[in-house]
Amino acid sequence: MATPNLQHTATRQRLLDAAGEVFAERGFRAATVRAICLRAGANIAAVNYHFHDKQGLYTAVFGYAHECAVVRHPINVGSPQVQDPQSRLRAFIKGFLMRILDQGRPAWHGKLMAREMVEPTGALDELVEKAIRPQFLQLSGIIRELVGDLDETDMRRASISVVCQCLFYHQARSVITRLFPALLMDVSELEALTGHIAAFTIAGLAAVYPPRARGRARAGVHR
Amino acid sequence: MATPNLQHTATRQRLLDAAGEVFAERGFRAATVRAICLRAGANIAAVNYHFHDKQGLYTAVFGYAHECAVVRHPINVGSPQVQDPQSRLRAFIKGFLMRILDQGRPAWHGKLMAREMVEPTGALDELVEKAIRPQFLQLSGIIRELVGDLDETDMRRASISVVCQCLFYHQARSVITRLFPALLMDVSELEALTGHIAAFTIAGLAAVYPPRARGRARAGVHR
Amino acid sequence: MATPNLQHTATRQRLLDAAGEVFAERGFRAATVRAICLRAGANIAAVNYHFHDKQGLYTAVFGYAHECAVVRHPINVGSPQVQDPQSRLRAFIKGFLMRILDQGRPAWHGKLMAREMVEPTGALDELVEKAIRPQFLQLSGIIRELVGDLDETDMRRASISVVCQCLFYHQARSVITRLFPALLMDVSELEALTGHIAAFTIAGLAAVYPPRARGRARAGVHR
Amino acid sequence: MATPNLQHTATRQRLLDAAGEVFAERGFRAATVRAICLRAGANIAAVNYHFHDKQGLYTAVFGYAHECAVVRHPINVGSPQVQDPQSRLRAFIKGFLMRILDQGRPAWHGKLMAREMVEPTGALDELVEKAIRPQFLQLSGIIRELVGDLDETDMRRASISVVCQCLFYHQARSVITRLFPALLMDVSELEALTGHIAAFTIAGLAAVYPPRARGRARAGVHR
DNA sequence: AATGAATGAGCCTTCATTCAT
DNA sequence: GATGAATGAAGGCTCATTCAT
Repeated sequence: MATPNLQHTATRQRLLDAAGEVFAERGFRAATVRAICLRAGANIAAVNYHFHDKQGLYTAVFGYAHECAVVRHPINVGSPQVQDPQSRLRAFIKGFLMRILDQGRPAWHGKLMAREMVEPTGALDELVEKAIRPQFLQLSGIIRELVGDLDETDMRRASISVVCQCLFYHQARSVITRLFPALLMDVSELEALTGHIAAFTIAGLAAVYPPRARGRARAGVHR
Repeated sequence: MATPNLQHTATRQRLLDAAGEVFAERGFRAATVRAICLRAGANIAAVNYHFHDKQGLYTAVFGYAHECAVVRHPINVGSPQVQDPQSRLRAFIKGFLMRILDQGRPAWHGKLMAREMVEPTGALDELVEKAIRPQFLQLSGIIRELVGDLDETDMRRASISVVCQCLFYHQARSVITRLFPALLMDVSELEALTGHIAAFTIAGLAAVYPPRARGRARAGVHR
Repeated sequence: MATPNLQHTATRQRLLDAAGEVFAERGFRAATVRAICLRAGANIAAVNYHFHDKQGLYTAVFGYAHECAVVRHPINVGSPQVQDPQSRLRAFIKGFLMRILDQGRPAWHGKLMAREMVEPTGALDELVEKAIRPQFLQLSGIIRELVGDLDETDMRRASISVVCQCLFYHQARSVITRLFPALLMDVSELEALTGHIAAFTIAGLAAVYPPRARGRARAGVHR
Repeated sequence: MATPNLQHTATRQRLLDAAGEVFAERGFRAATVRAICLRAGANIAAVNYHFHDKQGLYTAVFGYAHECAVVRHPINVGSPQVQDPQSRLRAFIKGFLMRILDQGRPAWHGKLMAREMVEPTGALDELVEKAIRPQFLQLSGIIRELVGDLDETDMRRASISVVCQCLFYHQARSVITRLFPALLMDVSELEALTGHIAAFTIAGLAAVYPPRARGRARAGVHR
């Protein structure tokens, strides 16, 4: 009883891993079911059996990727009670960058999401609600602590100005590599990058949305 | 001799325009030469006749796009002699956004470049040297005026922090649309966006690279 | 030992019922063993286990259908001793129509046979000998009582003229529905239809094979 | 200019002929595009090029078949002014049988229509309006002359009783062949069959719908 | 007795490309 | 210079069937 289940899991899992790689390398359309099955050592019909569809496999890959990312780098930026908003923003940025730049398994997570943003395939809707919106709300909370409440438009712009600095390294990796061949974009870069983005953002936010009162109205919020 | 040449040019031109639209909408792979020829009112074999290849057409489209973009929105941010760096940065950002968000002809320029960044097809190398690096150098000049000289790493980070805020609106358009359904990302948004990004950037740069401290102690980086 | 046998019978039986419905609805080819097993609540491999083959299941379904049909609507048109041939013909027609139009279990009997006639799959040979020829012989007997003995050709033509009027409602149901959208072909129609066919047939037979003329001059045939 | 057109016509025509045969032999689903192209000596993609679809080819085959049938056996049953209704009915039946039983080109016409009736694929709707309803209306006219006006239900039943006797020979050919192996269903049979059906029908109609007045006022048609 | 994972053949369709004109 | 018919490779998917348990 255990063995077939394991076997089931094994083939399914091999398909997920192989599909993640191939989808990330070539994109949804260019990736072929044949190539995925070949890499997974599975039969051509295995995708249909386990995931019904190429699209079904793709969706499953997304779920799997998000699962892994959250498990490895939990979305945890501390609590407002014990940490000042600057530290929490830094924690958010660092977590975000790690989830994106982590070369561990699944290494294709970031590429996959970048692709999906440029060319949505239907898996995006779920991704937005499950993975992106929660992070956006968390970031909104931190920004609110930093500069006070903002209307939707401002909050959107502010959040984007934070997030885009992180994501860009992945989305434009090919250009950056060509523009600065000397640059190694590895984990060692991560710490410095976090500092840069955090400092840049905190100052930018403060400049665009200057806190009215120095005590910042909800002076008691943090700490 | 003049007429056939004109005819030649006409068909060729219609193909370029049609291909630009279709490639921008669907990407290289998903775009079909059939669809392009149909939109161009040309024969199915016209692509092979005029550009030898689908890839050849794609490359030609890129050259044409760059040409058009430069003509319509010349990369002109004023001269250091007559304008302060803040104004010039604002001009750079506005020009950048316009080239990307402009719905005029060729409307597909920005989309095409965004795609190429995520999924390079070989046309990227030329694109980087011809179109991207010049803009990077120009931006570097403005930043240097704002905060003084930086080493390559810092200059790269600073530039990216500027550019990514512009590009992100295109590269993550699908996500933004889903996250904020109410948002209309049209030209009216452009002016406000320019203001936000410019202010955010100027403050961010000033904080991370305080102009007074030539030693480039990064004030904002706590750790 | 009793339980597995019962289980065996139960699954087997559910497969037969489900297969009958699906084969009748979609035909042999278009019916999938997956759909049959799903409807039967059985495993995908159950068909091969119990019937070796899709074809084996199909054959078994035919046997089962014939069995059921005979049990529900026994081919019983009374005896020559106690009923006049007109009544017996009417009984034959009504029975025939009921076997075909009956929506009860197994409702698919008639549909299945109609399909098999148009597209024989190998089960037809047995069907002809077991189910069709007996009915043909019975009908021949009734016709003989009505108009006297006929040679094979005439008997064939006469029988067909009776049977075809019944079967046509099934075989051309799709056309009839399109031609007369208002028509509801349900049980209420059955009684009236029986009357029409019987009257039409009795008069037709009498005209073509006038009982008086033993020489079988066909009165209605002008040439 | 003539040659390519001819070539076009040639391949297209070969496909139509081959498809007619294969569709008639195996039905829409079981027929494979490969088999059709093979028999037509055409490339596998030719179907897509000329007819867009397997379904498109099928529809085209139907149109072609109907065209041929009408050209070879025009629907002409004489005029009420110069011929008595009995003769016209006989002409109708003979024409109907010839269109169905004609072994000339396209020999597959009848099989195709029989199949379509049992298992409609979407081509039936057009077939009904273009080919079947006109014939039904013509037959209705003849019946009206024979027995007076009937309500829709009676007219439907009467028409069916005529038509089914013709069609049955094709729809149940497999059964008839097994039931009467000696029977050769060829053209020689056609004349005799026409006589039988006509006589049978005329008497049947007269019996079921007895004309009250000789002048054919169907005042009393038992309603 | 029965299961469910896995298989491989084959189908329809699409597509960039070529070739004769 | 330009066309449109024709090609062949390949892709996603379905399906009956098998195999280990």
